[in-house]
Amino acid sequence: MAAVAGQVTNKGEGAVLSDRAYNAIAETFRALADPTRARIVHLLSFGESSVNHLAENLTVTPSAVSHQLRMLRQMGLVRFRREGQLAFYALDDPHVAILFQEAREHVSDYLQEGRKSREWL
Amino acid sequence: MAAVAGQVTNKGEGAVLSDRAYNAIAETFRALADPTRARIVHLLSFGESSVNHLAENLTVTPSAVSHQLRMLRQMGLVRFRREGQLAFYALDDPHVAILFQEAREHVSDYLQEGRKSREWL
DNA sequence: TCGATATCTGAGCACCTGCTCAGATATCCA
DNA sequence: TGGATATCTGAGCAGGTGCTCAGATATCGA
Repeated sequence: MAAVAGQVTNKGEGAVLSDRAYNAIAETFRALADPTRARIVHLLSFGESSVNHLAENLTVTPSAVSHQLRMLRQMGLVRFRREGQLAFYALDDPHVAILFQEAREHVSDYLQEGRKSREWL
Repeated sequence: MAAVAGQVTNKGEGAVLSDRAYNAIAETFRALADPTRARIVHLLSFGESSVNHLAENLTVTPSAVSHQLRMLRQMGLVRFRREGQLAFYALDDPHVAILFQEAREHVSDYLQEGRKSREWL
């Protein structure tokens, strides 16, 4: 405890955001913080896709994909439309694809500094 | 199971990445997927800061901050230098600040669509 | 209507995460 | 050296996450 009890918090040192802002931002990152969801988002960046099509390409059960898609939907990253028996999902926000690409470049740069190999990019 | 057993995986449908690539990308997002770490990264985007200074501004114990900083360090998002008793941390990659800003804009756009208020931005 | 296919959903479980707590380590200064 | 301050670290715990499993729901075609 103790934790330097004085000095409550942010004064005028910049544009400190509210707790709700940081929570929402963290939640956005959390949506992409899982390999399966990252794969889903990357596939959807090429265009909309059905649940089974995603499951096939990801070698994951349709159930698991459906669970993850629900999460992405609740977080506002994807939208879906129904066409007969099929449910087509697509990215709902251009920022999502940008985020993915930016993270991909960060990883590329990071690995390029010689800490690991990068033959997979 | 079953999972549409046929059709192994990615054919030529685009630039599908390797498992290691998706894991690394997801790990990058995971680094920012926590409100405390998001706050830390945002504060560091204004310049380097000591552990206690971060702890004061975040109203979190120095111990918790130190744990999170170690994680961010291991993930290659921050670097640090020691000056006497103090350890100053700073962002180690321009992509990190860009990622944060992009997520902030996504959240802003998302909330602007009327699903929630956004008086905190 | 019936069977086949596609998707969704809740329960349960193994694993992971972030925090606190207690103590270790490191640096400065008297 | 000894005390004060700053930071680090491992153990442990409460809560969260992603998957599987079983079953429900929905749509199409015969």
